[in-house]
Amino acid sequence: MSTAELPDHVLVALRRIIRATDLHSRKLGKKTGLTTPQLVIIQAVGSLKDPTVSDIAKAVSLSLATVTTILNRLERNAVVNRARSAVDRRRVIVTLTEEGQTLRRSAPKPLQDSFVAKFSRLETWEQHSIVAALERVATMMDADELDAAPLLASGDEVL
Amino acid sequence: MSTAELPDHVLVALRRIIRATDLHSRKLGKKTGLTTPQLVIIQAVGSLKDPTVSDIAKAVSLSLATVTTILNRLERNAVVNRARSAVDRRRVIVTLTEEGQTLRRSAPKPLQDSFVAKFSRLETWEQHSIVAALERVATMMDADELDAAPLLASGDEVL
DNA sequence: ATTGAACGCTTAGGGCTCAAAGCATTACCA
DNA sequence: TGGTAATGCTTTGAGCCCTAAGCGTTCAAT
Repeated sequence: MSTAELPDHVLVALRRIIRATDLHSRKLGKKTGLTTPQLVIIQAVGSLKDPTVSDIAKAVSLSLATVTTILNRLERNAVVNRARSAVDRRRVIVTLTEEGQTLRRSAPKPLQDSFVAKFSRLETWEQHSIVAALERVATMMDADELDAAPLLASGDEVL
Repeated sequence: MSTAELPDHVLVALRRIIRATDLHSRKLGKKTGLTTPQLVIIQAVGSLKDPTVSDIAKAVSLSLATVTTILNRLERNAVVNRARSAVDRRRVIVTLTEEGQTLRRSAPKPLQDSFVAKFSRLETWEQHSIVAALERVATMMDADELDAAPLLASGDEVL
């Protein structure tokens, strides 16, 4: 395989991965009532201290708007509560309800069990190598976003 | 980093990758009028011979329903044509219009230029190693779908 | 030749995701 | 103090993506 076509393989592999995670998320949603993004947000709310909506968005790599809509669903289902902060009424503090905490403990992992099983059966160095590869790809891809980051002082070196 | 938490890193890296590709797709859509999925479908239609909607779906790892909705948009914008097959009127053959063929030649790559640039600067063995890692992850993840595949004859060996 | 199953595609419905616009609230500065 | 800017969140509008249900067509078995 020539190096010129390697990026195409990257694209195809990513599409398979994205699709697989999406299908798994839907299966989870049907079985447990919680999709992957809902799950990761619940975990984030549980592990952060008095998180605001922005804190959650940063923690899970989603936009504020997306987190808002997911929180709407979770609030409707009595999994989380929202309360405006007393010290700064622009902020909205999110907390888990009783039910949410129970859910958090019993919730399934967001990744496919079968994936985790297969992954854990690999040699340690292989596991690290895969994670490293993914992180390299992620870094090579989301570096762009920094270009659009709010005002770099003139003269700043991006690289 | 302990091996137990490696899957979490996988999850985080994937989220970053998925988000980066999504943001890039939106940027493309705004700049050129074509999003990433539209682009890959155009390429698929161009490279396949008289493809049906199913052929395209398989080629790009999307469901039939998704391809249908994207084709609706492309047809509305006069990029592709649909025509029922004469030999089997259930099938719908998709072709590129004149405009679609022009578009196909001039279209940007679906992956971020900056990613391709950085990627191509890596050593060849590193590129292959990254592709291999992505493909391993993809295989470990979408193997599940085969479990749900329509009726394996009893006695069939899945592996 | 008839009819029921299988196939191929589209539609309906719903979740995820974002950018942009809108609404409060807070911060800053003149 | 008053007004403008910035901040934090929500709403709106749109594309992507899926499953399930629906429609027409073809196949197969009687």
